[in-house]
Amino acid sequence: MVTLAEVARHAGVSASTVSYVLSGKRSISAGTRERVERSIQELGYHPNAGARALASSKSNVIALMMPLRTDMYVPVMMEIAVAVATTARGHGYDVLLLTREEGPAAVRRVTGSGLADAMILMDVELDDDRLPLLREAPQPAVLIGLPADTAGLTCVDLDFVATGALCVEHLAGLGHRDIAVIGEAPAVYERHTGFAERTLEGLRAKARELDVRLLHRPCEVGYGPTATTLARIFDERPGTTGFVVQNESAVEPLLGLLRLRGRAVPEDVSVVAVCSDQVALQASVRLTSVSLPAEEMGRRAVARIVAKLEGHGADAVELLTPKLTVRASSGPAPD
Amino acid sequence: MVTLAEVARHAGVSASTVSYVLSGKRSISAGTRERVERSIQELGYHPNAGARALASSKSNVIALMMPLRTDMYVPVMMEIAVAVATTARGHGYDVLLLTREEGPAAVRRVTGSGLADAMILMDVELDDDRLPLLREAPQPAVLIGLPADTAGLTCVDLDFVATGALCVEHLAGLGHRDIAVIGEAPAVYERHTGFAERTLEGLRAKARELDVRLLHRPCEVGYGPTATTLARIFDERPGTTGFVVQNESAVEPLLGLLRLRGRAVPEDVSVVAVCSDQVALQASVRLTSVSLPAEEMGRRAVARIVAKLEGHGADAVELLTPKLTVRASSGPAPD
DNA sequence: GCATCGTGTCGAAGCGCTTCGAAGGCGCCC
DNA sequence: GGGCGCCTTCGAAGCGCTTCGACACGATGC
Repeated sequence: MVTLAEVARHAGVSASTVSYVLSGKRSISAGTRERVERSIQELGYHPNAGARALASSKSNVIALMMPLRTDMYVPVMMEIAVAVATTARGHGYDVLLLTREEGPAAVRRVTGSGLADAMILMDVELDDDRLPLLREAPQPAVLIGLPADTAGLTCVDLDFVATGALCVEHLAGLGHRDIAVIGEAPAVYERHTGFAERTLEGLRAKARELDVRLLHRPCEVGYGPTATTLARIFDERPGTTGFVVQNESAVEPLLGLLRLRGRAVPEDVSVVAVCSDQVALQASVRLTSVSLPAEEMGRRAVARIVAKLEGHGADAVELLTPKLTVRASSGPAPD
Repeated sequence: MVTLAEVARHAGVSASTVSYVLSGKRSISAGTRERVERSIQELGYHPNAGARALASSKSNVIALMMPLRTDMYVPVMMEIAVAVATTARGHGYDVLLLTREEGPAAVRRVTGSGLADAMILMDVELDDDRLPLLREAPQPAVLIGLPADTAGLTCVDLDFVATGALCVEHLAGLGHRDIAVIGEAPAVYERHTGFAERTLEGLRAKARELDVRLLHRPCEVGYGPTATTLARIFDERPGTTGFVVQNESAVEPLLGLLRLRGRAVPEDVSVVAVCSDQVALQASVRLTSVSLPAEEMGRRAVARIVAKLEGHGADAVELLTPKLTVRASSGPAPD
């Protein structure tokens, strides 16, 4: 391995000069700079990450804590991760992958060891067990999601309350009076995942306001469970004409099942999904949907982290405004 | 931040003693060990990662280079990542997430800077541009996937040639003479992704051997493209009774489309998929499938890397034997 | 009783980099 | 022409840890 010292010797300057060329923290004459840069090229020098971290107490790494569950739609998580990794790289940071399952221990490890300069946490629960540690950690953190108590935290999330309201508003506006919600898996509610509960809250509040009947049913991932859930819904409320699908993986099964029951979309039944645009466009019916801006959330989270690391940027809760796009799966309620 | 020196002072021993308690590399009397451990607890000490890396030239980090594409089924990638992260943690390693898109530059960065002790690469192309760097890197690497030339490399992958053969064999054994393959997106073939081409090779070889007609059609992700592909297939080969689905995301659309055309599965048409067991079980028909052992591949890759890092374990290509599970989507060909 | 050995502990020397204070050389002003 | 200040560069002191050689001490062998 080539070291700074070797580059310095090769270029005929001192080690500190090479360091300053690299960091740009002091002015270096054009001539010297060029000489040093040429030496770096010729020797194929790469600064040693460990040494750098030790000397500067900065690792240039951002930790990303990600859920590795399969009861929530994976591609969205993936898309966020992609955006985080790509954006972080653009700012000169690498990304350390932590599993949500490791819980607070991982937070302690990272904050204690200086492995990373900052953390981004996903899959936030309302009363998340990682929050206490986070609040007193020396490193900044950003949550993608919204816990119950956001004091002293920075969060980025879609406004899921507004999202729920938007869905009901759209369907009610089309004349639907009986709306069913195909929700997330029961386990998602049991652990009080913020986005699931908030969406429900928004749905219910708006339904009450517009005097629409709302039936919410959790739904496991898979065709079979979707079929069961749908059967129960039509059993309890045969007059249901509007569906809100919160669980992306239920979208295609639902459409297939409706076809099987002879219910045309959108003539007999309207469907609104909360999902990524990709899913909405690739489904068998082009879906009216509120899009899940996964990529944007990842980007914003990194932007906030970087701002904090650079000294500007205070704690804040940033809720993205949901946008509903009307496509081919929703229309006026039948008489 | 608490340092080693402070722990040493607190416990009334020298710094090196604390270090040896931590690493276990020299014997320490029970009494001293306990005293030191208590001090560590009380002070809440965590070794500094950078300092450790610098002194030992080991970072205890494994880099994982992952594709962030959306033209391949994402959950599988995710499942591999999960397995890698979890297994690595079990061995005391953290995982650094690199994007496939960064290409050779990322490899150079990691190997040059000592950011990671080893690398695991996914989404391997037959003539992958990262390989030359890898072969001369000081750090060990493991590929999940199989390039054309494996000299000097360690690879873990499903035996996709055998996988393809197995699918054809199963269908041919049931009497199907006209088999269609719903393949990956065209881009996947264009960049010569190993697994796609090898599967095809296996399919074709076995079809030739068993004198079965095989039609292969690439297929973009989504319901629409699947419909188009299916239409083309029935157009060109109306007598098709067997389907091999290589592209997991085409599974549910295909089943729906067949239903729509009035082709019963498995009475009129048999379907064999290459996919994770989860997908096979959650589909609207329980699928006969060759399972994609994502989790096992991740685990094995880490096992090999750790073995290499510990000194044992030579270069090798490890191909997992595919297993076909018969479920409800395949049956005897109609007369 | 002396040499021998092993066990447990310490001190010191780095690992490769950043960063601070200082110094050399130059032009410029009064 | 001496002093001042600026620009550029250097040297040295760490950052917190690992690791090697050395040392002290008690146990063992003859």
